[in-house]
Amino acid sequence: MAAERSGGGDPARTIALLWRKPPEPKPVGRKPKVSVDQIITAAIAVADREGLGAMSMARVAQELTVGTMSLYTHVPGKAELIDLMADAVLQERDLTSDGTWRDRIKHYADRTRAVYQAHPWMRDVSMVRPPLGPGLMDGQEFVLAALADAGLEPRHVTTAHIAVEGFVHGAAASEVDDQQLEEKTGESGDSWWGARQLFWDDYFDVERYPTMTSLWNAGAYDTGGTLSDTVRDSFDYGLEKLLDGIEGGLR
Amino acid sequence: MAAERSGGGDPARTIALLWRKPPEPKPVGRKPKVSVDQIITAAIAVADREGLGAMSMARVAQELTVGTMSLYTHVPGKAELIDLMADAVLQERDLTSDGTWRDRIKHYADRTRAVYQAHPWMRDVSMVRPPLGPGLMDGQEFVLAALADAGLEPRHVTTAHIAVEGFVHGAAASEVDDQQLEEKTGESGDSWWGARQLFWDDYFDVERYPTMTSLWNAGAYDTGGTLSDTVRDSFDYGLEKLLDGIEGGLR
DNA sequence: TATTGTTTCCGTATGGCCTACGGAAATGGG
DNA sequence: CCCATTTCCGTAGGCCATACGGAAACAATA
Repeated sequence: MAAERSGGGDPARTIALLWRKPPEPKPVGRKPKVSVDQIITAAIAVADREGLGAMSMARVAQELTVGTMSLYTHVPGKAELIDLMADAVLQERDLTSDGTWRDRIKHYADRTRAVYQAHPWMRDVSMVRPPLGPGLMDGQEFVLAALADAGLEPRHVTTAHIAVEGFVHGAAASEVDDQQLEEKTGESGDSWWGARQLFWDDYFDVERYPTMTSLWNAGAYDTGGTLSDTVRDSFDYGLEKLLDGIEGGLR
Repeated sequence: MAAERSGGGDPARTIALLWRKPPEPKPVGRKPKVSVDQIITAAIAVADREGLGAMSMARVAQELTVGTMSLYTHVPGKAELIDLMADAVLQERDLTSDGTWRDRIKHYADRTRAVYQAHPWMRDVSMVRPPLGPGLMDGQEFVLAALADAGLEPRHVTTAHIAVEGFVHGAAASEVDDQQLEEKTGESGDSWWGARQLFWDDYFDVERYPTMTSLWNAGAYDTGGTLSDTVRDSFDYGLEKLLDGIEGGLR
């Protein structure tokens, strides 16, 4: 299921961690073997390599050659750790403001897509109650600024913002799903579809699905490229059309 | 993480189950206590009430007052059961073909949204390697037919199809995330944001986020409605603009 | 009725997960 | 040296999927 995220924990503690508010100095007491940043880095490394499902507290502790329970001294729990991981990778986008508002939104989409590519486990992190850290906030500011520059009314800026964010994150997530499955199952998307050839042979009903049949006969599915290419092209097309629509609403 | 789905299992077995190919009659042997349909129904009931995370084989078996391992006689494993659940709820859409192509796409979006509302765990089911059952296939045919009627070239129909499907499923998933979290954590979205008021008080940097600040001052965030309303309006807007863009590309 | 072949039912066991609890170990100051 | 403080971490409880193999139910046959 979607990985649970900062649920019961104290919001103030989580937000302080997200913004790396330094804890008041501790002059006495045992020296820490690990830092919050080390934990986040190790957790991201594990999730990158083995998926979010494999990112257990025990596994991260092992990575740092530390006892499992030591992590809980630095991080409230697994849900909060995932928040920290997500905000950290969103910061990698490093957004630069050049060009028209459309260029900037496409830049945002590309950078966000790159984050998902590099960290496929982001697919499993819900962005509905997002980690309110710098990575997320900087991205929001960037998109809002672009939309405001486009000339939308303030009220429409916020509406369009949610639509664009939804499209971008959704597209990036879908695109990455395939790779994630590939890593987990060791089977590529193309091979997966190949193994289901028997569906088309034995179950596909030409009369029930006339449009699919005629599209097939018209060669609409002879793309030449891989599945991933097709999906990426489709999302580029979709974003373009969404921006066309937003732009058209201005006139 | 995203719930794993039909991975290693025999595709032929899964597809036969999806299309309810009746097993050859077994004249002899012990009578089954449960059927595949009963298992699917019980699993959906559990997931509806308690989330996909709580939908364990043991929990479903308990629901049916049957031993856990009995389920494995009828269903290859948990991944395949999730495929069967997903296709079953997609069949609930019951799509009717009236109106313009735009009306039909919006109808599709509404019905799909309703499925996610009724079965929030769908958020966690990846649609990249979808269950090739009647629920999914009927939906695809429906959208493809609408786009073909719009007058798109065959090659553009398939591209637009992926974009629209991505938007609709992505939007429905986002929209539902909130409710899912609400059930799981017992905290509403509005209350969640309220508990993070301290973020705006203590961490929000007006100079770093000028656009957000000015939008706030312009009253763009005084929506009046609940969070869910805002999100739904945004996705209606986004779909409308996406269709505008697709339509505009025809001229 | 007793036997046999077939099918379903399901108890057990393995190896994983998160994290509450509380004691052990380390550290700097008096 | 002692002690307050802080971090480290072993244990334990209660979840999960599913491989394995024997027990139980049933129809046909003898």
